[in-house]
Amino acid sequence: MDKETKAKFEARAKIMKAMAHPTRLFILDELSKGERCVCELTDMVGADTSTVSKHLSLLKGAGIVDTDKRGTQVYYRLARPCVLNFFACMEDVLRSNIEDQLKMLSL
Amino acid sequence: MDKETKAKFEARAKIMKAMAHPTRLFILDELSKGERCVCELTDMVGADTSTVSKHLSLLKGAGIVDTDKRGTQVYYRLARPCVLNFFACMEDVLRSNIEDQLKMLSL
DNA sequence: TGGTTCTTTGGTTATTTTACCAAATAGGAA
DNA sequence: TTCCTATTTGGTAAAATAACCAAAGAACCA
Repeated sequence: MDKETKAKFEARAKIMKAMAHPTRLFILDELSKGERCVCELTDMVGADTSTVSKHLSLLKGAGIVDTDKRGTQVYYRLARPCVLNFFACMEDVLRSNIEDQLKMLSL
Repeated sequence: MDKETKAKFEARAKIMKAMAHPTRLFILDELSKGERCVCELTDMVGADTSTVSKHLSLLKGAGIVDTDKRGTQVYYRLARPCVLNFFACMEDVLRSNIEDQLKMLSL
């Protein structure tokens, strides 16, 4: 894998990594319904505010979400809604994994 | 986030994590062209065989790829081609990140 | 059987990620 | 200004990842 190719896939991996965490997937799912402020997301996630804030800045750093500061609150929203397409595929993978497990059992 | 919701997003995160590595994205891209044995992928990636083998077993554990053993070689192929859809979205995110950077410069 | 190649597994170390706490910053409101 | 709430940042410890080497397994061939 040459340098250029490596850089190309590293850039893509950064985006995938930004999504590859249960809390961050939950946040993206929530943002698919509309913008949310950090405090709302913090309540829903049930973790420390600083933890949620760091998850959000990771998503922002990857270019997946955008922010809008209104007063003292910061609202986050999806910048690239295409990431929601990932969910359908994840369901597909999970479904087929379960099917495989069922096949194993009936052997 | 209740227990059930957490489990749901953890299962999805496992799939995303399995993809969230430059080498594994490269492998998926290569497998999109057809099946490949471990040795072929090892040559292309340029890492230790054991390293590549571990990347592959992670992908397999997530249900993203399948294997076919023929003689002494193990061929890997995509089990769920829908993961290829992710690439288009990653390009989209990267493109828009670059646009944002350009905007910054002309301010 | 012994030797060779392909692949996986175990072990170790270095790096990265994550969570929380504490403290800093920012914007309003009193 | 001072207080209060919302958010981010810095620091630290624990856990997860990743790379390589060495060794074990598997399948083939001589």
